[in-house]
Amino acid sequence: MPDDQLYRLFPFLTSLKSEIETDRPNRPQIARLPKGQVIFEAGDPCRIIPFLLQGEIRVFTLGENGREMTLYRIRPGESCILSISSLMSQSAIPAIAQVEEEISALVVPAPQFHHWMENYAPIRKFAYALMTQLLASVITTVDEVAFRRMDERIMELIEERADEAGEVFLTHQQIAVELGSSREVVSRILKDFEHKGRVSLGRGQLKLLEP
Amino acid sequence: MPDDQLYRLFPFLTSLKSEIETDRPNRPQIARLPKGQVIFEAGDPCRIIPFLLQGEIRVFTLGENGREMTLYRIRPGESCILSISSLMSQSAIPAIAQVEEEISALVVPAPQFHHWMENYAPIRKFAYALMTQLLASVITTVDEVAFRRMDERIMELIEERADEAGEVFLTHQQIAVELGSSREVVSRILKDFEHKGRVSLGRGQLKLLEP
DNA sequence: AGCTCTTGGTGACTATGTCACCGTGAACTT
DNA sequence: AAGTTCACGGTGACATAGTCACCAAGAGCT
Repeated sequence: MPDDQLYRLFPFLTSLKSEIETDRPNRPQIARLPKGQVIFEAGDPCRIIPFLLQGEIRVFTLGENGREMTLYRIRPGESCILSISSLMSQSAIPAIAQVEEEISALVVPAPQFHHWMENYAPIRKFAYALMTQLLASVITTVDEVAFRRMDERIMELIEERADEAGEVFLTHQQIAVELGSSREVVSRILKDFEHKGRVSLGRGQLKLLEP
Repeated sequence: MPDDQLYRLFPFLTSLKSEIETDRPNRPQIARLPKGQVIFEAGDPCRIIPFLLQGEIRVFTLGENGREMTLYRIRPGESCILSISSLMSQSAIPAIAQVEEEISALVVPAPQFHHWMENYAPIRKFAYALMTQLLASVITTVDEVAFRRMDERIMELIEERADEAGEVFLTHQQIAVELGSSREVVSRILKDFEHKGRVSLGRGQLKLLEP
């Protein structure tokens, strides 16, 4: 069990070492959660707070029409701050958090976490910082959706996700869901990029070409 | 100076009464800020935290093209939580907070507020709750912008803002800015509502008709 | 009156989303 | 190997939304 990694990714937990490694029932445990596992859902009470060591959680909203849109991703060194929020106050957060790539995480029961928040300044600082970062990121998302052109947003996404060779392994559907658009629109815009010689397309993948 | 009102709107400040009413330099003051005053801007360091007694602050984003969109409003009993966030962490919040209707507020200098956050659990609770509420509201906004039809959103807005007689005193431009759209679109949709007999239009105002 | 500014109306065009339907390739079955 | 199924992508037709250019009416001012 990679305990050293835990304290490397979350230095502020060092001061909680004795609490974490105690032998009480309900103590925090390092656990694996499989792809597809829902961490948090719209009206949820939410009973656990995961601190990620490996893998990835995707946080997204679902429109009535079934379309969805990624709001945020949680990566190693971060925590599911939405869960934290939902249990610190009454407001239900209208989003879903789901494991996208199998995670290993320190799973802290909600009451335990509450106790930490009351008594340890470093963990409060961590939570605030993460929440602020999330807020900034969601506001940026509003901006993107409300004001930016789809072709720019798609190009930006594929540039971010490209490997060293310029290859991106995403289906058109996955891109659409990432940006809150629909598959047809993504297909058309990518086709246009291809005509302009900016990318080459393949099934389930595409490649950026130098301009 | 309406001190009683302060503690009525912000009960958790009662435990800070001696701090607030001390006579040190830089003590929190109740002040008026005029319409148009910017409380917080994109890259701002942000030196004050206002706790609103009267009036209204509007928080919005600005797109490159000059369009803007309201994210959130701050009303009596609330505080400019974005300011709080921006000074608790590095992430710059990409938004602007501006007084829309002259406010009177307890204006707390940032270092003072920091001190309170460190030492008083009730104020922490208040800040968390407000931040969560803001987060929920911004996520809802993403949802609206990404997935809902403009005509529905306009109708919803005017229903919210209508007085007892069903009258709404907003220009098309103001509605557009509220929803992150453009004036022409709002004009056309309102015209359509008028043709369908759902509203009657006037300069700078409109009225909901019963269906 | 004449001037200016705000507000709203409108046509033409572009961008984006929706619906329906099809073809292809990959994976699986038998 | 042949047949079946399904995910993936392409496309035309249409609906909705945003942009651009320009105009007209009213409100306030001198």
